[in-house]
Amino acid sequence: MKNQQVAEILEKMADLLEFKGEMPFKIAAYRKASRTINDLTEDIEKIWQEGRLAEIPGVGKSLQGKIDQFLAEGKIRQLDELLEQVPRDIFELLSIQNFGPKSVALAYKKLGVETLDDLEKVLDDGSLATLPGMGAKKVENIRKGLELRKTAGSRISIGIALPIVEKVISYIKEKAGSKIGRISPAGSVRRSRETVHDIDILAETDHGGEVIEIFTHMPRVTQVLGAGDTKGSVVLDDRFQVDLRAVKSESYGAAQQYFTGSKDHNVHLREIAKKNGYKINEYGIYKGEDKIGGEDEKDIYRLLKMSWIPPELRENRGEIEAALENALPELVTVQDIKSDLHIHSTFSDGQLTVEEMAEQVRSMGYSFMAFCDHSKYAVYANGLDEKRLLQEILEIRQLNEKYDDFVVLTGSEVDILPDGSLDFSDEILAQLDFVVASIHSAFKTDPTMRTLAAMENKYVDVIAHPTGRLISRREGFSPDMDKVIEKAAQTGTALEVNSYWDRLDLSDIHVKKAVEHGVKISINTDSHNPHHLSMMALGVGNARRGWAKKSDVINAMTLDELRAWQKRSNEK
DNA sequence: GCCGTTTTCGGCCCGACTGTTTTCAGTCG
Repeated sequence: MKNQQVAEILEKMADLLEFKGEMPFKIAAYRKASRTINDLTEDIEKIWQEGRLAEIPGVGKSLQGKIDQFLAEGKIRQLDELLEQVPRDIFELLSIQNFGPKSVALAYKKLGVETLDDLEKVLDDGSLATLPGMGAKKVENIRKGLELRKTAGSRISIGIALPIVEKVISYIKEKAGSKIGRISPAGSVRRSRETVHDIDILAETDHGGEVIEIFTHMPRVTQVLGAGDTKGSVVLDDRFQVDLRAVKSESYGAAQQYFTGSKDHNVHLREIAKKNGYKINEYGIYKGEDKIGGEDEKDIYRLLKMSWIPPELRENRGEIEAALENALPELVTVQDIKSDLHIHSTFSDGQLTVEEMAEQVRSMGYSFMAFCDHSKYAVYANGLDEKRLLQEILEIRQLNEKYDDFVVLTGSEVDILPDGSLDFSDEILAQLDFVVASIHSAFKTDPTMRTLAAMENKYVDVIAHPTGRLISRREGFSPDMDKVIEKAAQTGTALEVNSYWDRLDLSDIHVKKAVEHGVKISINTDSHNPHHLSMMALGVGNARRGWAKKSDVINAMTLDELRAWQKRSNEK
């Protein structure tokens, strides 16, 4: 899949054109096409080979030509030409807050600023401040932007962001008391994106200035980027940017809609509003001069004659069209989840014994679970050989006698070996209630073939963390997901959404593609200690972003339904 | 650069904030 590469290249071209001062709408066209291609569930190379590039919304004659060039020759001539006319570190420079394309161009032209080091120099020696339009404050803001980039450059994982959101909200609630009403996350946190750039929080209040004051004086604030009556912006621990917006009750819903985004979703929504004689902004929805809604977010969608759209879907990936036809999927919810089917114990590398961990899982309110400890090939994870696996089975059977409201399934996270075979024989696997299979080694040794081979086994219920990515650390082993999904559909194997914050594997796009092909999803926490169990919400958020319905998710099944679904049940 | 049940040309979402401005450009979300 070269979708991401094509998207990145178009985004880069947009940056370069912006630097060169091209028409804003032209630049927007590149960015829009970039995002559309990044979000496609179909392989762009396949679309290209079949001559269907023109079918991609936002891709016209000119962009078709460029994409064609990239896929045929591996590069775009115009991009190479553009790169010769700009500062060496153009993309890094443009990523600095308060240092936009006009300022970068000015610094480049007048002072020869090509790199981040160059920028630091002209900040320090005062030469940047001598340029036209560069006053002391502006220069200072650029310096702040540069510093922020050093410490807070990369995106924040959702699993890191959510606890911060909770802490900030409870702090403000405590200090502001009755001065605030509703308060909630907005932005990409509310949309449950796997990583976020900054953290947006919205508060309902008539005392904006005071609430912002409380916010900017929180503990752990290391920098105040801005503070007014409606907006405050701070950096926590030199790392996390958090924005708080304070709005009045009558606009809370409109502000929630507006600040939740995504930008593309909002743009499309406002286009539709405009066509129908409405106007939407962060204060409300208007018909002519009259404000006709905005206190509740649902007002806006209702007045535009569409269903309310869950935040996780708001990426302009077809959700608005679906909402207009009242055809949005009924997304899986945390309440639908009846089991966690990938849990570790001290038999392999978990921190609690089978009994202790089972108690913790039971306290989550589920009706059943499966222990899937590592198999012997995973030596580093204290993987079980056949003998110890049989011990674990025995221990779980004894444990089950204690419960009448909870069932513990025996299972394994069996390694898919470099040759595509499994780490346990069928005779062993047949004794287990549930099997997840996964790759933990030799990432470069044909991961696609190995995954496909594993799915052919009738005892393999789920492929765990199918791409092996770690969001903050590595890309994963990039199996051909088209083939994996096809085989999963054909064999009736489920694909996992691993809920651990650094995995979230499958990604949202892959989930969407899988459910489009009728593949079942298994949302598991892969918990190694009780703290991991609450990450189920992240996995469910990711599945929702992939348009997964309750009926797509095997963890929403009852135990009887799960047993009926398993491949081994269908063999006579 | 894209797009069209008003248009093949002339539109393209909307607003806030900041700073350096004498009426507005740049940046951001």
